[in-house]
Amino acid sequence: MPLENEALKDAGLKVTSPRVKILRLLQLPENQHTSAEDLYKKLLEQGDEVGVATVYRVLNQFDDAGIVTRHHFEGGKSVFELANQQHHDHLVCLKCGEVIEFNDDLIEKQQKLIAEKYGIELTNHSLYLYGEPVDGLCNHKK
Amino acid sequence: MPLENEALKDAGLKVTSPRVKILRLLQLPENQHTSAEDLYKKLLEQGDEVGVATVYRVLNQFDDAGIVTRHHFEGGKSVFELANQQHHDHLVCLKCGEVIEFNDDLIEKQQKLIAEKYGIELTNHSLYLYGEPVDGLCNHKK
DNA sequence: GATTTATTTATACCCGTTATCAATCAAAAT
DNA sequence: ATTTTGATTGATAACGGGTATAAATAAATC
Ligand SMILES: [Zn+2]
Ligand SMILES: [Zn+2]
Ligand SMILES: [Zn+2]
Ligand SMILES: [Zn+2]
Repeated sequence: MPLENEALKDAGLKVTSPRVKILRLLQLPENQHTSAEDLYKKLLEQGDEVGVATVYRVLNQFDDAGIVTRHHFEGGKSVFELANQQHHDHLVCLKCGEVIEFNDDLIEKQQKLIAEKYGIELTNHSLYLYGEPVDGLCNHKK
Repeated sequence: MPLENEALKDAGLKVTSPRVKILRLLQLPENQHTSAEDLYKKLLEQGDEVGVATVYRVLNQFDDAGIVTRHHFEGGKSVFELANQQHHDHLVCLKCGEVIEFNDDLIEKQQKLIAEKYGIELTNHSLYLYGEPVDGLCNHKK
């Protein structure tokens, strides 16, 4: 049995065609940080007829089930990525749009300390860094 | 001449009644982190007839001029605060909605280091911490 | 196989925000 | 001070991301 089906069942979701297809798309590296609308378009491109409402609904279910993480980059629309990976935050290049993932233990620890200081137990956080390449060349891309 | 007028002129904006009124509202401590809609309601409450489109437009102009900072807390709508204050980030209590401001030099420094590492010069960043009071009581409120 | 329940889909709708454009205003020019 | 002129306003229509509805379909249970 494919691993997608396992993930869905573990989350208490029935194995349906739209869910499997969306989950498969999310697993492609090129679809890290993808919006609902983009996923919808990709489904159409590859010939899969899924209603747009279903894409939004399924992504919400995935979010509730902890299968994906929702992000709010600047620009209004939500973007999603699979949650089964090490926690990381995001550095966005304003010139080319590339999203660089990073993880900094010091920052993470410091966040907990700050919350503690105010008697708050952290449930989640979002940290987005925005900037432009120092040489204007986006040479941070490989 | 009132200080609001100076701030507007310095920003290259004509001194008009809606702009002055919105700027005055933003200066009240109770209106830190307020949405366009909330500001619109407060204007109506105090008897000032300003169109809702004007509120959104003026806030965008203030943002462009660096008079206010725009934030995207969870919930979809933008919230604004005056920009003429020390940089800080935000800790939001998910129980009562209170917004606590904090500033952590270590985190700020670490962010610059991370960006540098990837050849990016930081233009801005957003850090939001979300959590619930450890004792369930929101006793972090005074 | 019949019944029940969950899921999908098209579509209408919602909400925050923006675009339009005629009317009005602020301030520069006279 | 009056005129001029470009900026600003505000009612309203429109927009985009996202959700609610409800009829149709599919999956699970009996
Ligand atoms: Zn983090
Ligand atoms: Zn990521
Ligand atoms: Zn900061
Ligand atoms: Zn603040």
